[in-house]
Amino acid sequence: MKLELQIKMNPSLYLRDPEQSELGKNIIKHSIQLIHDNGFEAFTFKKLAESIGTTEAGVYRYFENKHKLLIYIISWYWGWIQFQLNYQTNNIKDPFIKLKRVIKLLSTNVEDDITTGHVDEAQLHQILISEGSKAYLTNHVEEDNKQQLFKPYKDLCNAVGEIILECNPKYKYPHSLASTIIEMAHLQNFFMNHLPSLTDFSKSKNENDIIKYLEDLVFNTIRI
Amino acid sequence: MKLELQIKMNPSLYLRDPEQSELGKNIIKHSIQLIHDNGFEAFTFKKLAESIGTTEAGVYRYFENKHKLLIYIISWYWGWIQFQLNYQTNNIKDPFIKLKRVIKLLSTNVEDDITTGHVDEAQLHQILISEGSKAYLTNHVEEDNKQQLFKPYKDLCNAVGEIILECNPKYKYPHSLASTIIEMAHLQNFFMNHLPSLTDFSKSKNENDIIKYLEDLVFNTIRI
DNA sequence: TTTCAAATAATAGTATTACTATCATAAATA
DNA sequence: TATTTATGATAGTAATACTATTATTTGAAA
Repeated sequence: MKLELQIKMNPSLYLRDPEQSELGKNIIKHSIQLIHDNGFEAFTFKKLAESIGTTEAGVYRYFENKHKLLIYIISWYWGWIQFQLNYQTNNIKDPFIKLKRVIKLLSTNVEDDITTGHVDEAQLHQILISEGSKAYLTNHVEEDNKQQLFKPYKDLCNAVGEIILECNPKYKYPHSLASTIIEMAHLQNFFMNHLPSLTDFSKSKNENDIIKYLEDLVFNTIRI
Repeated sequence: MKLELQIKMNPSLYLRDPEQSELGKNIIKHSIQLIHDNGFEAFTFKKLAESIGTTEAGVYRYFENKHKLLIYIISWYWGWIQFQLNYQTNNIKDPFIKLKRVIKLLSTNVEDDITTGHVDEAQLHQILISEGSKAYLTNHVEEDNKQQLFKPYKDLCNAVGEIILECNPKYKYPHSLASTIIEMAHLQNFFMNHLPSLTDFSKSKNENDIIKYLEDLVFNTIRI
């Protein structure tokens, strides 16, 4: 029996569920490829349609606009990370070890997960690093938020916050520290590769150094 | 005698120096206003020209495109912050107090500085919060970086890194911690106001809580 | 005071983007 | 077999991100 991981998405993100058709899956697959290769600004529905072999109108039947599609794939990524987090920290009792796992999970460039046919997680991780914050840095954040479009991100942040509180129940800023870990795991990676003098990893360019930095930051902060 | 603060800008950012003419100053002034009010995505040279009372072509004589203009005003902001930093930490010997000043300076919504006629620093601070990272989150970061367009940001990061090292000469990640402070001072503010459940300041919505969070984070991390 | 260069204004035009609309056809389903 | 449903093909629009041209104004040097 073949196991397939399905991540439930907020229907407000799409007009027609892309998981339910070949065309839909192709839209997701090629979007990830194109955004990864050329960045979100250069990404258009016309180029996407050409790359799939369909028409612009065909894509518009699935997604209202490219911003919704971006939030879709980003939400998918956070849902997948949440699943990995639950899976990897299952049966671990020590919250400090759990938190280490979280930091590693967020900082490591994952390999493509074969249980998710049309999604390349490695490319998605790169997209999150370069484009992730563009999902919410808009002047319509609040409306998007009201429609719960950022729920997977907030759920993850809450879950990480819970682990932080397990480490130190008296720590006063679990959510802020969680969002700091999540954002910095990505941003320090971006800086390391593109603006290295903003980091201390310019020589190694090694993810493990980011992990060490974040562990040092987090565990010194929450130690009792 | 009237003192006017002039910040020297990288000439690669503009085609004609906006400081040298009334039209140029108006371009800066109205850009800040418009980007502040409607966000960078909605900002166009046509709207800008209309708001000034000139033509689109007039704006294009000063700036190659709106992205360069964004980097211009952001660089201006970092230059101004650097000046404030030097000014405010001048004569302070204790590096811990210096670092506190830095955190406060970065986290506080400044008031308009009257020594800079056509620039509204309060609006600029808001722009940095919502649009700051869009300056470098592009697929042409590296070319932009080669042209030194991010120098003011990197200089500031270095200066903060120096203060961190004064506090603890053995701390291993001064640049990464500096960029974390700078970015988080802005991002936690954005989250606090737009996605509050990602922070622990949703009730107060008070900048001072961000300052406390960052101080706690930083001083626990660098203490010997 | 004239003259000459530089800055600006006015206008037009192009390719691309971000959509919306319509109609025909193919595939799935009742 | 009839009929819904998804897709394909094509067209069209308003806005964006520019470039180009020419005329007019301004201000500084000769």
